[in-house]
Amino acid sequence: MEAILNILQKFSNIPQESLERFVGKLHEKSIPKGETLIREGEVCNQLSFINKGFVRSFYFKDKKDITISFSMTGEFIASMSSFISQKPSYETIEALEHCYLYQISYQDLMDLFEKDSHLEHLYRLILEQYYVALEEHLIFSKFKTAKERYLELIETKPLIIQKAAVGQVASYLDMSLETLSRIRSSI
Amino acid sequence: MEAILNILQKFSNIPQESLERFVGKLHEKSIPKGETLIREGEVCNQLSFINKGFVRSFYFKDKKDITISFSMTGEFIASMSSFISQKPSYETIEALEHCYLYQISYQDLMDLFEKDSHLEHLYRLILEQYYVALEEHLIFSKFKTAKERYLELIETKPLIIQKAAVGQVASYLDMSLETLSRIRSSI
DNA sequence: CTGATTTTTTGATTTTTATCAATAGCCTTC
DNA sequence: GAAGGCTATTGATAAAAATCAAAAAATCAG
Repeated sequence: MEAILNILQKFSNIPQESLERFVGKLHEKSIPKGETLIREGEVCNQLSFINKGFVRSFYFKDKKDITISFSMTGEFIASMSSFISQKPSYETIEALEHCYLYQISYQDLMDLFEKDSHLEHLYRLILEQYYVALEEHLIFSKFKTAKERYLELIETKPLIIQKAAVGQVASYLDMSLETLSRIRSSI
Repeated sequence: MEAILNILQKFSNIPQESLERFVGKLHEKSIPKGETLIREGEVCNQLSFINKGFVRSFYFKDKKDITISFSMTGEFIASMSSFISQKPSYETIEALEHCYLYQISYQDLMDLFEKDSHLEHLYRLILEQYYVALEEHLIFSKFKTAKERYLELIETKPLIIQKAAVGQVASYLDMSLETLSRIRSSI
């Protein structure tokens, strides 16, 4: 529990009491490598904190899977559009290594927000950070060549390259796996 | 003021009193066509509601400008990463037609959130919608050909095509203006 | 350890799209 | 309504990356 408390406290100086209220609703979950946190078509009703592990979010297009994002230790993960709307997810999230999670259900989270506005405040701050990160990812990928995108990923998120398969990284970077393989051998 | 009230009420059944508190902090602003709401390097300290108008957000890369997004009547607009972090913006936002805005300053908004958690709740809901829209935009552009991206834009946001210049749309869709011009003449 | 399966690399070719260049259209503004 | 400045189109060529195909390397199961 310490890791998540440290991270939450970095976002705002929230009262200890509120944090305890939040932690009281968390439950631990362990996902073996290769299994899924959420599958396409299901409603995502858990927000997960990755206490340890590495996951990949992807969707299917013409039988191929296309990586949307990777998330790692210390980050929150959910199929956000499904979690927010409580409608079926179009993305699947799989554990690329064994994951130890803390989860809170959508309903519990909404109940907490009603009772304790400090928690909604904290969530707002976290959401803002995720929004900014997403916007940066979008811009980062615009008008860069395949090689530039790969080099930038090495700089910003080297863990992804270490832990994910070439094909998974390639679709994340919007290129074919052959192209990524050639870029790798050229540098 | 009616338009903004209608839109806010759609997000949550917020007390009338809270809405009035919010509206009390809004000020009107009019931006002539061609002028900017926020310029690269400035800190974005206003959140704007577009009561009527059409704006484009872009950044510069190698002297060319690259469109990040278009926003239209009924939407909120800010250089979000700058507004959230209160650090200099890397994007510029310009009025593509004369704009009538309602604005609230960052400080006023934060003060309201402290006093009235209903407003932070409302903001959270809006932010979630914007997050989902951004995620969809990101996914929408993955692994589609230039033509598919253009056709999808026609389906989802035809106003953009009507109101923006070819070069502005082209960089939004991640292609050269010549390519977009050829696609247009081919359909 | 070994055979089988999956993943990655490498090669040849084609497709897509960018770039460079020139022309045509079209608003302004005088 | 003509001159000048943008904007858009069209054409030729080059570059980037996808696709198709096969070989090599790595991983896994028994």
